[in-house]
Amino acid sequence: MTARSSSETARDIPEATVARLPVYLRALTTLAEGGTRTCSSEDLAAAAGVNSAKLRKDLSYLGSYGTRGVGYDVDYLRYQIAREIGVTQDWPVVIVGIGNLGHALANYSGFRSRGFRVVALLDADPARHDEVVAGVDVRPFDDLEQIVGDQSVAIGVIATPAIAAQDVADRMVACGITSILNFAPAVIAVPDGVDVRKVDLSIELQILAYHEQRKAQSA
Amino acid sequence: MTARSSSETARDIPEATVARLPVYLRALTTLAEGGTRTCSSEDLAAAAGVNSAKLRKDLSYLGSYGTRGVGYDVDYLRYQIAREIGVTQDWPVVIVGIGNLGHALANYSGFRSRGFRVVALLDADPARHDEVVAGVDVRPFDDLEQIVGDQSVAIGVIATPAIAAQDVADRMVACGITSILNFAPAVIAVPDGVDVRKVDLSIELQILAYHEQRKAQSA
DNA sequence: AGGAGTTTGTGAACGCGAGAACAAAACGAG
DNA sequence: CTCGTTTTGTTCTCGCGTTCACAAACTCCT
Repeated sequence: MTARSSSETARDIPEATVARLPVYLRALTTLAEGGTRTCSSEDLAAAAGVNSAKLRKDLSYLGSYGTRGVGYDVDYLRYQIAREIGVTQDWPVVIVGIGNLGHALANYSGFRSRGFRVVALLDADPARHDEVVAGVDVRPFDDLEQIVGDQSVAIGVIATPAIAAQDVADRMVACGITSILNFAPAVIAVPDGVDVRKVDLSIELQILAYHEQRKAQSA
Repeated sequence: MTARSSSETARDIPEATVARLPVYLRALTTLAEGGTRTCSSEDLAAAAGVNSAKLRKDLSYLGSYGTRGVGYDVDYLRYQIAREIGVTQDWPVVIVGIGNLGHALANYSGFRSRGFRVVALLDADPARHDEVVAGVDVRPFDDLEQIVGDQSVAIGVIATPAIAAQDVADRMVACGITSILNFAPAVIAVPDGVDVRKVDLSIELQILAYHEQRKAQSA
């Protein structure tokens, strides 16, 4: 999109690698909590559930943070990956749609521990506006613009029914949100420059069902 | 794995295509509900958010279900995809771990409408055993073997804390479950022949954060 | 019946990602 | 200091997935 500056960290990390870095980060955290100070690529690969050659190649995109003949310093590598992903900084997040899933997301401890701070819970249904979920009170959806503006929110989470998803996305984009995590079972259209990631619970089950059916057929 | 019989539907559909079929299925359902009887690959591709050439190639793995110069019959194609995925049949599912996320999953309407029937909710915490969620009562985790055996359950969902995930997976595999959907933020090891799919809410956010950080740097 | 206009299905080219294999570098023993 | 051992970082090859482009096939109009 933008012309990349020549001197600075201009390496563009492959998408497939970016998707695995958080897995490595979690594996390193687990190792660190277990008291491990140093680990080989083989160890870390096992903890992350990947091939060790792939792990080393992935890490090589970030730089040379290992020591040949020794391995990787767990804490050092952990910091480097966290910095590369961006989870060393604070990311304010708004969640729209406080149904069952919205509740679960608001209460999910894995967000806060990785730098994501839920600054607002929004819902269009006035019946929910007196609720307090995970220490944050639910507010009207129309407060979106004000909250996003005041707190410089860049990331929005959609946990509404499918029918509302596109409207919510449009409003989010209009007030400056540039990354959207969409849990609604609907395809949403956004302009260039806005990233959307989609998580669909039933799609994952359907993929399993396909393979399950194949197993049954070949038996 | 198994030697494939020569005459019968021996086509093996690429993994990437399998992952998109549920998306097409949902797009077709939306079109059908809107009254559309026939659609071109261009229409369907737009509704599904993919390239039309990719859509046509994906569908070609299933067979020739379109008519040149005309397009696809929505209901017919919908049935063919549903049959190929396996969602025309009934899939009993057990959910283990009835915390916030387990509640959300148990109440998720998108499962039942696609042939997935939640036959049991299990939790190790006795304090939850008097609860009834989405019309199903929560039972002790130790009932797993009996329920899976009685109802021929092939698919299990793990929504426990990370620390419990591997144990739950082991027990599931031991009593005959061959497909696992894992929401716990942990890598689980299973023997060959068992499929695992992983959904990690915080990983998706971290991927967004990475790209968000890049946008900020290049500005 | 024939031709113009559409739209599917697929062959071919291309680019990315996975994995094997190896060279470079660090450490330790003697 | 030198050699053997260990482990990283990287090169190379292969296969999969995506996309383009076009021939085949169907409809409709005259």
